[in-house]
Amino acid sequence: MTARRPTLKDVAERAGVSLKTTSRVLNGEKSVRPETEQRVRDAMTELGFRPNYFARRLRLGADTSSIGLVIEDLSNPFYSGMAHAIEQRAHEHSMLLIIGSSQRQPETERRLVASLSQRRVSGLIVVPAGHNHDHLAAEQERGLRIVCADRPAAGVSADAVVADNEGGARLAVTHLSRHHHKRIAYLGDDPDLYTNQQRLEGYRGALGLHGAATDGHLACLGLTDAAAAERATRELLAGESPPTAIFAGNNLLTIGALHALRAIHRTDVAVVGFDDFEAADLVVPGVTVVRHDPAELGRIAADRLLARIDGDRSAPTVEMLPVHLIARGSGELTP
Amino acid sequence: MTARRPTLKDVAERAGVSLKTTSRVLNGEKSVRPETEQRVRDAMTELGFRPNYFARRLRLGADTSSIGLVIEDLSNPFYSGMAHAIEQRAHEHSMLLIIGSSQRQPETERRLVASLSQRRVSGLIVVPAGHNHDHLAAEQERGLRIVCADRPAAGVSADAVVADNEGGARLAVTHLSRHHHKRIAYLGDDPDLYTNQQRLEGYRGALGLHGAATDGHLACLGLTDAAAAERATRELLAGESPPTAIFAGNNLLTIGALHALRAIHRTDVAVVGFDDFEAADLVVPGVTVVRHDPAELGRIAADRLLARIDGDRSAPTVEMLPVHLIARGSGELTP
DNA sequence: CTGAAAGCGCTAACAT
DNA sequence: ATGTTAGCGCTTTCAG
Repeated sequence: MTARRPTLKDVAERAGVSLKTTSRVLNGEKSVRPETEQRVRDAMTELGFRPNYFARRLRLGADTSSIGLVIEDLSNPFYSGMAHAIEQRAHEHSMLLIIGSSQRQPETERRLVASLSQRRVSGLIVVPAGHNHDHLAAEQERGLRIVCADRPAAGVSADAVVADNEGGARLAVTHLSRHHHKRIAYLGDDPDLYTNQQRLEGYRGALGLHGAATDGHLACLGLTDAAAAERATRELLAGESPPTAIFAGNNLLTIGALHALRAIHRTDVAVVGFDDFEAADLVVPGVTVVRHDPAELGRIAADRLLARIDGDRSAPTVEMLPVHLIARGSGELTP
Repeated sequence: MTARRPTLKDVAERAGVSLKTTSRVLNGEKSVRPETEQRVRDAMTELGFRPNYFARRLRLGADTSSIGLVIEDLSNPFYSGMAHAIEQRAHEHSMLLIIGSSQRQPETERRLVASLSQRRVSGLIVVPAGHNHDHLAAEQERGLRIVCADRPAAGVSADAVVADNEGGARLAVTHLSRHHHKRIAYLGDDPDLYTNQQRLEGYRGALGLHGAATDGHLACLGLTDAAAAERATRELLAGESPPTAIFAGNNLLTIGALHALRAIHRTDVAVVGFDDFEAADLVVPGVTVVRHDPAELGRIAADRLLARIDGDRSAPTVEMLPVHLIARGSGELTP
């Protein structure tokens, strides 16, 4: 019933030639008489032959011509946009993409990276989770090519592609200042993560620059999802000396803040969000954001990795991508 | 410089035991004296040994314990949501997920499926593109386990998980009728695709049921992106006997339609969209949608596939998931 | 142009 | 509890 998959040997026998000749046809080597080649090809199709990927790889000692990607969460549009761009680049190089979401769990990341390494991916793009990246360094030691995306991995000497987080945050706060806001709140995700550190610094730096209020309670940190941002926003606005403007540190937090404002019918609070999101221009007023292109980030990370795979041995670089402020209305409200 | 990766044999020599004993330790077989085992483990870590995945697979003749996923476009939140759910299920079963976007190109799909099959994925979840699915049937013949998601593949006897597209469309149109609309336009994607066929049928069926206008020009088909939907919407509203309500056939088209309405300052046109989308409730008025859960669809497809991989040989089934109408305002506007 | 033999790194039989 | 041998399916010398 379960007929064994045909092997090269089966094909050879059927075509009445040697194993090696069959292998030559399979690999498109020139030195085969057209007539013989045809016989072999016929035998292949008749048998429905598919080369055994593992045997070939074992023999070649090569890698999988696939690249691994470890992100935080594939369902977050930021990461899926990045993943899609990487996938497209990979396909252009006849490589497949294996994706894993770490859900920001260092242990999950570790497991994923180990699995990918074991499967001999040609290289790995990773958005490092957690603080300790020793396992990445160890994999690198063993020969795995690694490129960090969105944030660098502290203590690991690898290429990295990041956005100008600090500059973007400064841009946002400066924009709000120009619209006469003095009390600008910040909604921030886990402050231990590089991206958020940078954004927080940009926020604080710009506050000082523009003489805006620097009350500690205006900066709400450790908000890991939209619901947390929604709660924080409500509390900020219900508290004493509330902000007149909010700078939200990422796409999820922006949406959470907007939900809160909607719920308590506040249309007078200015909002600028980090990360653009779908339908941001359909909200009323349009949501002003600091935009950076996740696809661009993915493309550049992929290109770095592919260059490494192609043998580039130059020193690792950290590339910083520019961000832009897109004014749509919500950030131009005045106090 | 480039020291060869250590093999099991190297480990064996270093530990002063035989190859087989080392293999036993590697595979956690019981019959090894703890003391020996420790020596072997030490040797492994000292050498930084990693088992050769290909050699093992070749020997075992097993598959990759990874599953393949071919969708239309990973950057579309609908598909990335689905992909994320599948990924989570896969991880629970210690499997990795290899993702490819067909970009709705049959040829790209074909190539992706072939690559995945060649890599011996344990199974494949595919959103079939195009009309001819012979290659899927052929792969199935060769032993590849296939589950179709979002749409079935005509002519292929495989499990499929789909949403109740027709019912959802009826729901939308009925909802609009109840709010006294008689001229309800439809924005549809490629009508040759199963999903869109079903939605179009639901639309037409419901129009008849409620005695609404069935002018041919109210149904705009073949809109493949938001920009096309935007143009179509403008034309519809600028034309003679324009619609008072619009039913948009998917998330992208809904956004396109909303852009058009925003651009021409029409706040009186009712809109219901198929597929929910992020921030749909932040638009003013909130966007009424027919919602179905892409994550649920992914989960169920993954479960079907995992069951097949675990040996389930029962007849293929087509599972239809329910959809729900979420009223948020845009669909409750009256003419 | 074609073929025979060796071996990639591992595991399954079959010893011991 | 441990070792020896064979072989997974392919590519690569090296000979014809």
